[in-house]
Amino acid sequence: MKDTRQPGLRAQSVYKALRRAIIEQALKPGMKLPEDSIGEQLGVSRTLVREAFGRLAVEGLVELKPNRGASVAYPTLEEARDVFDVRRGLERMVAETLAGNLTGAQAAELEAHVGLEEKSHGRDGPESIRLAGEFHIRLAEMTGNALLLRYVQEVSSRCSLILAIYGRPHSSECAVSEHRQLIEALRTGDGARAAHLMDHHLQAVVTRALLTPRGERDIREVLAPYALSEGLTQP
Amino acid sequence: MKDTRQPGLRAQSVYKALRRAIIEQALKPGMKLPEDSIGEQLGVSRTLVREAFGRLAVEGLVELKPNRGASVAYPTLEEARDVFDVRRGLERMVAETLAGNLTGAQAAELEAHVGLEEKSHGRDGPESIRLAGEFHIRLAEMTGNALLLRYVQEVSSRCSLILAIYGRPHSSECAVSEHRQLIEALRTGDGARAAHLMDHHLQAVVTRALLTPRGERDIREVLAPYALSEGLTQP
DNA sequence: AAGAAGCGTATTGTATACGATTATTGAAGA
DNA sequence: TCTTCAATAATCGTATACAATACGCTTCTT
Repeated sequence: MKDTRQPGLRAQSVYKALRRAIIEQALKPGMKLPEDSIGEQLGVSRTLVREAFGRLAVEGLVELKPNRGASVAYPTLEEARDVFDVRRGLERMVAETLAGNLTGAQAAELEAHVGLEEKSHGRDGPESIRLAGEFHIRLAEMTGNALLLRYVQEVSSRCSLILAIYGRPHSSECAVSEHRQLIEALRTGDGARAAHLMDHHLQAVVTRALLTPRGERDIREVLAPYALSEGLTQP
Repeated sequence: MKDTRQPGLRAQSVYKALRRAIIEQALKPGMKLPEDSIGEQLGVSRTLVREAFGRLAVEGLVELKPNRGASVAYPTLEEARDVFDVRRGLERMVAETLAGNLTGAQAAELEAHVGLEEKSHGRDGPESIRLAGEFHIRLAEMTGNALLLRYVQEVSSRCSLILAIYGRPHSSECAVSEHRQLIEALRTGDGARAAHLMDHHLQAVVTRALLTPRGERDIREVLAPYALSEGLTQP
């Protein structure tokens, strides 16, 4: 599985740094990203920052507006729906590909992973969320299909962004039991069941985490209560 | 459907030009792409060419090797298989999404398109191939899912590359009758049948066009007959 | 003659420079 | 006090410059 793109090692580093920062929400959705300050912070010139922005924009993590620079993407609810729909389809492919083709070692590794998830359940630090996401990435890796892996990684990142905006604060995202069932179906080779489980698992994630759209992009929504409490009228 | 990425209009143009050139095989797989000469040819500086390369690399149309520049991607057979597998999965999603949701106008447009394909059948100029590809793109557009559209476009481009390398010279790619059947299934709302048809349709494309892997990347394969005809033995 | 070493050229990686566009601030006028 | 507009500051888009690396050719060695 060759990594075909390596536009210069430094540029790659900048890309990775920004990507992580966005996914971990150090850079919050909508936040402005000036080329100068970021380059200065990372010790590189605007050129490399720009290159990284290009890639991140393709992947939907940053938005590039002409002459107005870059900002962390702020997906609309419609885009969010699109992303989740595609994700379900992609991961169904993963499940179908893997069903009946898991080696013993792979099954064991997945079991172990779910064990970790279980252990970190409750304390909802970034740890728990990261583990739940990694489970899906590991599955995609096991298909041996590099392109499928890339797409799954991409939609996963975007899902992180989306949950940062619209997700409930303490949603546990992935139910451990659902992961366990899935592994079992993959092991027994029941492709249809595995696909079905995956589909419903992801559907459930959306329902659990996304059902409350606390999207407060509109300034008016945010300020309305303040206006009222101050006795100000609104047009 | 907002086009979220517009890294400068000129850069966009360079990207599009290169992309088209690659897909239409004016730039052949494996061909070296020096930043200088390309920039000169298109009347821009290396900066913009580089930006375009970045995007094309993400999409798998060019390969970027550190310190050795860019070249038109030359997918391996393994990568080709990956791309086709993912494409089948993606387009199955398209079929399932569209089944039973086609408006009359949309169905009519698809019919019209197939009419064009039929008309251009036989004379296998780039016209015929382009039309067959466009049919799938139009379908993806009709889902209204921007991300799904992007992915379908991406795998479609890469399929063009792959067929340029491994495809038969005059394969008619997409059978018109299969497109017709698919439209019918979409119209009647039979999602399972539509998905099935799409799957087999794409499988058939691979079989028809790709079955003869005339991939002569391996020097030994190329030279074997020469060795024999000259009475030379091979280890 | 085949291979290794060295040198010159071409090409890439990254930074910087400069004009163009957009945001911001402050002052003048209604 | 609120709006309008102009000047300034900040930021972007693109080209260019310079250092670093890789490629090809000559030359030397065995």
